[in-house]
Amino acid sequence: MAPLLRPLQPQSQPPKVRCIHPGILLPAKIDRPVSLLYHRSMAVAGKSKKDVIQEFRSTEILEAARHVFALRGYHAATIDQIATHAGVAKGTVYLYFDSKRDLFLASLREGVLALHAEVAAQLRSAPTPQAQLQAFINARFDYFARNRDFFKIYYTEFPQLATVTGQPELQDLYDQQAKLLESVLADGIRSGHLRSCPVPSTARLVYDLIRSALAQHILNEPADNPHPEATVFQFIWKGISQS
Amino acid sequence: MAPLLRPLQPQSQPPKVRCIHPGILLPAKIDRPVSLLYHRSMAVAGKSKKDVIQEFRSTEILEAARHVFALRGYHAATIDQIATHAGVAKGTVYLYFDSKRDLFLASLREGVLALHAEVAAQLRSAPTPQAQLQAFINARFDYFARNRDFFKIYYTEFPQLATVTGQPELQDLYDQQAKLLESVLADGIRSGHLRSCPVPSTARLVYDLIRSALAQHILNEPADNPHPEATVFQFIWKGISQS
Amino acid sequence: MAPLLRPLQPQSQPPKVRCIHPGILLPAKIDRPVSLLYHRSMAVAGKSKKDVIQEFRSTEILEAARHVFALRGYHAATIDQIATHAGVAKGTVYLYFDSKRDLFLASLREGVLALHAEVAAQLRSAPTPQAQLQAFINARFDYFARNRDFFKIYYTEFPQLATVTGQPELQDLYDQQAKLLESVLADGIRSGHLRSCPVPSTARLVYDLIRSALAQHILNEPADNPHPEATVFQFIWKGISQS
Amino acid sequence: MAPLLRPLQPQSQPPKVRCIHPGILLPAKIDRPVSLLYHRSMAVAGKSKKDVIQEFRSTEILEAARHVFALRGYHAATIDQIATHAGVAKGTVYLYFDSKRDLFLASLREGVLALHAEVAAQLRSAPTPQAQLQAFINARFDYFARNRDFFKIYYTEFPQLATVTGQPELQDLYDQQAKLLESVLADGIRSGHLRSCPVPSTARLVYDLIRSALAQHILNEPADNPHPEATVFQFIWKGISQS
DNA sequence: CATGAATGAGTGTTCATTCAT
DNA sequence: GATGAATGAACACTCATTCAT
Repeated sequence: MAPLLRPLQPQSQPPKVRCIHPGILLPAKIDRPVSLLYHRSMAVAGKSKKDVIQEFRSTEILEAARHVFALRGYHAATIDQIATHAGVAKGTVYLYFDSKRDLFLASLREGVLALHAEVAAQLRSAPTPQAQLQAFINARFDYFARNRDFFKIYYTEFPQLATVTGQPELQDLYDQQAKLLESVLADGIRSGHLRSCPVPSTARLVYDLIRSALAQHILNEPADNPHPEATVFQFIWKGISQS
Repeated sequence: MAPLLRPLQPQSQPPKVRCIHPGILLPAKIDRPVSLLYHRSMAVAGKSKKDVIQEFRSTEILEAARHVFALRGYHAATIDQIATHAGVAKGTVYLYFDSKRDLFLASLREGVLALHAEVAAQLRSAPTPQAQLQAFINARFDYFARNRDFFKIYYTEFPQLATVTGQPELQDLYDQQAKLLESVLADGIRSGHLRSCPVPSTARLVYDLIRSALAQHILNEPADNPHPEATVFQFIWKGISQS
Repeated sequence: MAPLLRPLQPQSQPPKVRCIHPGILLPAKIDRPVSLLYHRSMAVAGKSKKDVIQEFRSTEILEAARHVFALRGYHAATIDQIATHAGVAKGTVYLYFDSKRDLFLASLREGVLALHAEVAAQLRSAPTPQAQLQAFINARFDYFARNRDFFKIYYTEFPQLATVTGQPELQDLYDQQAKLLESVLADGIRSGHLRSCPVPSTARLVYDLIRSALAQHILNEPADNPHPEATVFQFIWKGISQS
Repeated sequence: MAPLLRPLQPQSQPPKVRCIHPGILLPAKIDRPVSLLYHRSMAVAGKSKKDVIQEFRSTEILEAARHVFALRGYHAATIDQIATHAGVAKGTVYLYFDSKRDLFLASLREGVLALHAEVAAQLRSAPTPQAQLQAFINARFDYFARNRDFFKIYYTEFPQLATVTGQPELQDLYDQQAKLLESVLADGIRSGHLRSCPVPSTARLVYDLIRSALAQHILNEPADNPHPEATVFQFIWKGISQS
């Protein structure tokens, strides 16, 4: 189980001068799964007032970006709209992010990391593969219900950018999430709860299935299915469980 | 079963002079399932040399568009690139398509229709729900293996445009395909081969699952899984079959 | 009086190969004022069937041009619209006119020449300066009432092109018409009916005044003045007559 | 008399951020006729440095626009030429004006308003209808002698745009000016100085007559008439005065 | 001669990014 | 640091003109 709980490694970014928001990346080699927010407050403890303001601005802009990107799509969104939404001037955005692309990636990254942290925390307290799969599904449904804007860009813009532009970082972000599932699957197969299968591709399949169910649930209001979590769990469980 | 076999029908477009390619096809009361290609060859029989040239140009441009859109993404692709790739001048593109968006939609549409036709044809010769599901999966894997560019835009641009821009036509294009599966599920449940389930959302789930498996297969070269069709079929079949 | 009756001299065009419509230019040195149409039929007498067809096409296109130019303005009008309106293909227009500009000028020219001919004919039968002024005004009101499209381009496009583009030919076309009035004024002053005044500028003034009155009459439907010809005559006559 | 003296009022535009120049002015109940320029200097008193710079840029661009529009005509003029002439980049033009059309209208509008203000001021100090007519003529000759570029677009582009394009604002701009004359005529007829006549159409006639005289004077250098103001005044006065 | 498909130069407009204040 | 005016590269789209058939 342990591997699950390892937080995502921060990409070893060459320390770019103007990147002031390293807080969104989780420190490596920490055994206790800690939420992103926890980390942050820790960090804040050692920060000057200036740093606090900076982080505040950065978060504000990130949120505005998420909202506007979700609303208009990456290309149609303009820096001006985001700045206005964040209550800052256009130039200010560039004090915190190198480019529009960078801002977009940061907003994706932050969302994915927070999601990852929550999911990992839930997984940790689940004793069996069945409970883990349920936890995985429920945590994601929970998180995205609270972060619909994020889901929209995660769902609609991610594949576009990840595939078309050779952005390995983006692919990593994606893969990291499937890795959590791979652990569940591998552990379950080892323990005999799950039937043998090609782990990576099955994990990806399960992952995408959950993603699709989320899309139906989050993006289309009129759901014919009041408990999509249960349905999707059933579906997956039939597909992977022993017996 | 019958409904499955109905091919998509071309919308009865008011015959716009410059629009050579038929729009999205809607089901209609035609018993003999005919492929789009069949239809076309029929039509060609009555065409003058001029018409042939026009269709040729149009196809040329459509193919170039598909390629460039797949390569750069919708927004990054320029009409100039497409024109150059098609071996025509920029203005020529506008003789055949009203706008960049129109060109994009046309390339999606044509691809989806051809896919739909092939899938429907395969479904028709499958006697049982199991065989139908296999046919559905195999036909799609076959088609996209032969049309990788198309898969790329289908996979990466579709959600973006369908969700962000309120393009009902696009959503229709998407839905039409899930309808084929709904028929399979509904028939299977009725005949007792499949267990009862909420048909539309399950169909969508299965559809998306296949789509995701395709993405793994088509977009990522190094597959750990030599027979993704089989894996995905197994997975789904466990999820929906009786017992 | 005699000078009045001299028709406009054709501009000594270098005989451009593709200019098939020289008929719209009046021959010089003809004492009897002849209408443009009369001239044409004369000319036609010596023409082959081909020539007749050509002239017919040319006239058709010219009329279509006048209509479309009047409707959309010079710049917004397209050759395609004109061709369609004339019932020919776009390329055909270029068989008869060198360029869009050429077509525009030709349509202006033809209209002005016909107008000139009619006005000159009326002037000829007017015995006194007063009658001549009345004839001048009435002939113009008559002509433009029958040729509203022409008036529109004459009024709205002429100044633009005549002033902005250094098109001497256009200026000539304009000046020729004021010359008719100059003759009336000069004769009237010589005979003592009119008070002395700077002839060219007064002629131009009177000319423009009539043009303005026409604009009110032709372009604005709701006229508060049922007899603009009378009003404008009175106005001018007070301005130029003796005592 | 009073109505004459009312200056045009700025339309109470919803304060669009980027619109610095007031729109067409409509008459209102202000007794002291104040010139637009006077108004401006007042305003400047309360302006920050930034505002001054903005107004400067705006004026600069407006002047460049006037010049280029006068030189090439509306359609042939390009934003690039105007920007270059104003010493700014193309994009900058769009910071101050929404579109080419907007820029053109603004330059027309500003010129017309300044003209209107000057004319109204002159009219105010003229005691009799005769003096008013003289003031009207002289003020216009003065103004346009100082603003030749403006006259060119006023004269050559106005009719084209006002007639062809259904731009009511443009027609208003035109009409506002004739209204000044209508007041003069109406007052004169009431006081018995002028003979009875249909006021609106006569005003328009007189207005157009002056406009034509100006065109001769401003656009054609070689004038045979050293004092066109006097000539045109005489001409009009004979046409409208009693006896 | 007539056609109309093909061309490609030309332009209004947008918007990410910079930088002087 | 924060601002927002200025920039100019980029791009969709138009349309007069040509020319092969």
